[in-house]
Amino acid sequence: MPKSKTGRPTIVDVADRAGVSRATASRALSSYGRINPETAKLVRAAAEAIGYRPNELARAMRAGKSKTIGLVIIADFTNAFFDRVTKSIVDSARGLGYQVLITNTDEDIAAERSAVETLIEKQVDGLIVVPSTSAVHDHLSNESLNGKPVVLVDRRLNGIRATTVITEDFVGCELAVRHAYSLGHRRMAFLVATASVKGMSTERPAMLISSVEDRTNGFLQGASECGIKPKAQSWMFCEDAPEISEAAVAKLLDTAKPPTIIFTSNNDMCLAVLKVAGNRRMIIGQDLSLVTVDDSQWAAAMVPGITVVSRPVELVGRLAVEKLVAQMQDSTLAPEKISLPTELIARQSVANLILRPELDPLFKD
Amino acid sequence: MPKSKTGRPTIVDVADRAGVSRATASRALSSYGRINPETAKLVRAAAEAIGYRPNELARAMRAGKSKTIGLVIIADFTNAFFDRVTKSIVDSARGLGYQVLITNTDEDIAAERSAVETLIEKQVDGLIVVPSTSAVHDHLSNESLNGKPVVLVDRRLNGIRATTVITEDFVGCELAVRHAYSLGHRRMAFLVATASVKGMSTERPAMLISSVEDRTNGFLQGASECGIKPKAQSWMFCEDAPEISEAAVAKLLDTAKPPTIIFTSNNDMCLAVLKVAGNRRMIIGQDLSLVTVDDSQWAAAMVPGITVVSRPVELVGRLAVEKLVAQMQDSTLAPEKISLPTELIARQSVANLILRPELDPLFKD
DNA sequence: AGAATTTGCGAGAACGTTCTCGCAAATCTT
DNA sequence: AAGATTTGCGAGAACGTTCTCGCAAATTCT
Repeated sequence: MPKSKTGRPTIVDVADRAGVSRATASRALSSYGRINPETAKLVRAAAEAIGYRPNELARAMRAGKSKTIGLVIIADFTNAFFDRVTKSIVDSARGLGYQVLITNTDEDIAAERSAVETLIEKQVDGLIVVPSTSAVHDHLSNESLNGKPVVLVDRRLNGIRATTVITEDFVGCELAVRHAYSLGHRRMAFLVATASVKGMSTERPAMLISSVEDRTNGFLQGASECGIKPKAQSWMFCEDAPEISEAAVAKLLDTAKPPTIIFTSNNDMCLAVLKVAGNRRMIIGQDLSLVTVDDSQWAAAMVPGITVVSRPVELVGRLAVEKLVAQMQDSTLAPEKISLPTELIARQSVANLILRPELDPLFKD
Repeated sequence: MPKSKTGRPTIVDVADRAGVSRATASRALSSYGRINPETAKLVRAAAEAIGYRPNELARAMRAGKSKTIGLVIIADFTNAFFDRVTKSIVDSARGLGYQVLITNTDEDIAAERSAVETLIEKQVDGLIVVPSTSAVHDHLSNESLNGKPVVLVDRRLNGIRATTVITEDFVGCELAVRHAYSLGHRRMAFLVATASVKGMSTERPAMLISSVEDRTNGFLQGASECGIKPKAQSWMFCEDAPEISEAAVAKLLDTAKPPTIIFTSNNDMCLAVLKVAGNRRMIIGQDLSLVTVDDSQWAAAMVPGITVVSRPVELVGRLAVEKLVAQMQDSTLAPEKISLPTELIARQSVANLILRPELDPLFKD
């Protein structure tokens, strides 16, 4: 039995066994064109008999479509985003008949460049990208991608015509602050992770990833609406690294008028607060309150449960795939900017200072 | 300027522009065979000028190798395994010049079958599989894979000649029990997640995934070594679903002689314990002790920190890729069974009943 | 200087598909 | 019954590479 180079039987083997030509075999198996139902049956039997499986690479070559989506993502596994959105993307893609080629950038723009390059060389039909910086995006231009559609996820990029799926982090964070205010919190600290800062800084950097920017602005807006004066707000922007973020938390706590609550921009920062508070025997939800962005199993299961701004991560992934596939099928489709609602999930990590004002370390009666 | 079907310039375009033949252009760009250095320079310039990028699909076709690895995994994102091992695999593969096609099975054997099928059709050069069940594996036989190597990860499969990378869960769990014993724990409960059981059962099911089996046996061995009598052990095997596992925890706690400690087989079960304990206002590390398998950021940052059996997940991923690539390059290589050491990380979730015997609910003085 | 070797390059095949085209046989017209 | 149409199928090209082979020109040998 003649086999192909790769060891697998090819359509020629099927054709030979069925006593027909390559063309007829192909017609029978892919059911197109004119073919005698009898012959078709014969061919299918032959294919079955020798265990024929089509070579999708050859198909892709011929068709000019690989039925593959490239995913360029930040495999930052503490972030509770990567894993959920990846799963969602992989599953949704599969449902639409696409496979996913995944690459990781670790927030590095050079890695992102080369990842996009590689995926294009592998002839993916489209890309889903979580861009690592908003500063640079020439590698996502129409030509670099030679017309292949791209969907941006989690982060906006200015000056690029691409469908974007993000979440209403601004609203969520604004709401979070108002929630805390309604429970009596007046001195608030904000801990924001960003790659634009080396170490830590109390100054807001000029450039922030759009999602981080939205969160920052949301916090600010909420604070301003509640009439929290700037001097009652303490801000810290820092690198996303354990030692640094823990030091930043310490800085926030070690002041004459320490905050009653810390809002963190992501789960890494939240864990830093948890750790430092734990070391100092401070009880979350009592001695110190805490709100973060992104829900997770552990945030819900912990005691106290962490109050979070929850984002519809699975939906983000699904929509990204659906929009991408739609554009692959119709390249005239206009790009969309989609922003999905967030939700504040109140748990027990925010103390009620109205009912228990004595929890404020500055409380005197 | 003539462009290919896909819109990108092809090597023919490069050749035309450099005024040479396809063959020469190819030689110049891939640097093989005999070629005049001057011509090579010329060709490279031409390629640069028109922005030529090779079509890896065509290359793969020709070479019979796609430089792609297929990953079949359970995207169970609460398990702290999927995300870390995936990242490790993607990064390691990239380092060796391979891309990763990822598919998710959700522990479903039919999905696994079809995933393997699809990946083979996409002509991956090899597979990394986290098998969803140990009962079936004909889809991983040499013929189904038509000679493509496969590396099994996290779970053994009997009767299959494939390199396997697992961890010493047995030893880790045995150690965990001894650790608890040394801190005075005598009544122990074990909560094991398994798909072999509908709902929950105190009986050990006949068939367990190998890693779960190892953990179960490790717990048993530890208990037996410490002389913990069967009646002082309570066991619960249950489905990996929140409602069920939480009910299972409740069952374990609601007895005349409740355990002082619960050992859980994975993070989902751990979270269930956390949740139920929290609802009952039981404090982990005091009213109830807890040990689980698999470390995570949150287990470390929580108060109290959760004592865990830590597995070298990144190493698992890296070795899986390295072994797979080695076999792809030399198909005569014998399969290896690799078992990597685990480590017990003691934190504060296990109470010291020797120092504080009064923490045992059955303590009387 | 003539023979032997080396060098550089192009023609063409191959990888495994799909699809266009044409042709013969079968079927349908009137 | 003779033309018109339909049906079923095979030959061959194409997708974009790489690689074998042969051939002419350039170089080295004696």
